[in-house]
Amino acid sequence: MNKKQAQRLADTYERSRTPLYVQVADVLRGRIQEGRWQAGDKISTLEELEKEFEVARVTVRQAIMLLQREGLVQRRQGKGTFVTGAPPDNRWLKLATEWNSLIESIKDNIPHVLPQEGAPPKPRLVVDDGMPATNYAYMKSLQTREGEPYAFARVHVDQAIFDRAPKSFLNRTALSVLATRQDVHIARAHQTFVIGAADMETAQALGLALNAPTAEAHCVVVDERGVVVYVADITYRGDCVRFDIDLLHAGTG
Amino acid sequence: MNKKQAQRLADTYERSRTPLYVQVADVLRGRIQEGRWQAGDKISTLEELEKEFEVARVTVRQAIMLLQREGLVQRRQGKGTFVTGAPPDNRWLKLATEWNSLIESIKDNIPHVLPQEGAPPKPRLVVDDGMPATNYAYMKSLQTREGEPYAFARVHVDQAIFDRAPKSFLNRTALSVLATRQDVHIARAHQTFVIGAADMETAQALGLALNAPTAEAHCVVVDERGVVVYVADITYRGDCVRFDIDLLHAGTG
DNA sequence: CTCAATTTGTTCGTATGTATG
DNA sequence: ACATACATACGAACAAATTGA
Repeated sequence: MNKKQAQRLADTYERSRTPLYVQVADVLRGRIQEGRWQAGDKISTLEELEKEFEVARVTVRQAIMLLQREGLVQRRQGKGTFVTGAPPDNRWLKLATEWNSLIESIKDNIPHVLPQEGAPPKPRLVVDDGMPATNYAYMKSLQTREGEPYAFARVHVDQAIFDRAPKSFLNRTALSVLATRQDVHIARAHQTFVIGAADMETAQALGLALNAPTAEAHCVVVDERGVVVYVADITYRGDCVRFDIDLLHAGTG
Repeated sequence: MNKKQAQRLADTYERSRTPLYVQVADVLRGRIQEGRWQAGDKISTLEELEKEFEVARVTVRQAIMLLQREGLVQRRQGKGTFVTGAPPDNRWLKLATEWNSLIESIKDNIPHVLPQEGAPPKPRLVVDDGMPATNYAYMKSLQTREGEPYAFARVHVDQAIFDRAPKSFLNRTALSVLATRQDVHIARAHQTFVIGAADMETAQALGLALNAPTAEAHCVVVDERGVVVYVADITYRGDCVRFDIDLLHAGTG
């Protein structure tokens, strides 16, 4: 049984190249997070952990020191290592799966517009999406909460529409501006999400590690003429988002 | 500008502890994946990459060697490094956001049941979910595609219901069995998704690196008595899933 | 109070991996 | 290819604090 587990850790090490002590810390942190070890509990001894993960004592200690610096555990010589608290669950951002709730959730958001250097990229479109507009206005912006950025948006808006209210589009989220304008009639709106990894620009913008997990939204809005009036790529921190889906009454959440 | 970027990479290095050459390789792989460098293209020279990432030449070479071993690039002395192919996009699994499409998508799936050692865990429930059943049958299983596992399910089914057709529940996905049984009347079904990281058991089951990004589904089904008859925690490989959401006609996709 | 068992803390030497110039 | 520095990981031994017999 232990042999198996040893091989596991070696395998996963080969697959990730993450230092062993970081991996061990991640596993232990997970056990605290899921409540298997509660505040006040004594966690396994160094010796047990050594055997479980088949790593050296020093490696286990490095892992536990990481957790200690995070304030999750406290170590006491001769007694053991004790859980002092659980990492907070930060999945506060419920991603919307329906138009009205989406607009509702972003209507008061204030985007922090970032400067765009160089030529703006073309919007990522597939033929299915609709007819591209002749020109697009391009904006990069951050969404923040309590000063902390959590989403990085790259938005294309039909230039003709943008020019009618440029200030609105810079002060509010572009989508909520579109939704409230009488001169735009939205016929289709489609969104996809995938799990991605932070590239350099995103990592810098959101204060994440390069390659940290993200949720990548790709949103396309088409008006009644069949013209794509809005294309957005929005990258969310992976550790703050969640989907809540009512399977039987979808569209109300 | 370069100074900024240098600091960026140092920052992200501090945040992740992933070796620099792996991070550089990740960025370059990303550029190939998103099509910025297409098959046949010559990528930046070592010198350009050195300057861009502010790392030593050897570090860049280590990164490119990784990509070469993956079959993404080919190096030719005196000429440069050329893209030979893009990593395939594997987001083939469209996660359902509505009951009928969910059942449709899993009705022909065959779960590979895994042995359960030790006492089965209690289902993770919050008071809101409903009244727990007196007993639950517990099953762990893998979903595979072309022999490769992509999802790891831990399922609780009301023991009373399970006992009426134990074989069905082991040969087919529990949810589709529930959906087709006349003696079960489903009143509510709720699902949440978060982005998680593979723990040891999951990494082993899905052949992932420890801590690799995953999509974690938590699904709760309640019958007309208000009893929770089904609770599932399903962990998907993060690199194969996607959500497709029609915002204006939610519930049809 | 002493002794032994348990548990974390510390140190050494060695080997390998990572990164620089 | 080389010299250098630092991080990671191992195994083993020993030290120090705690507990209970």
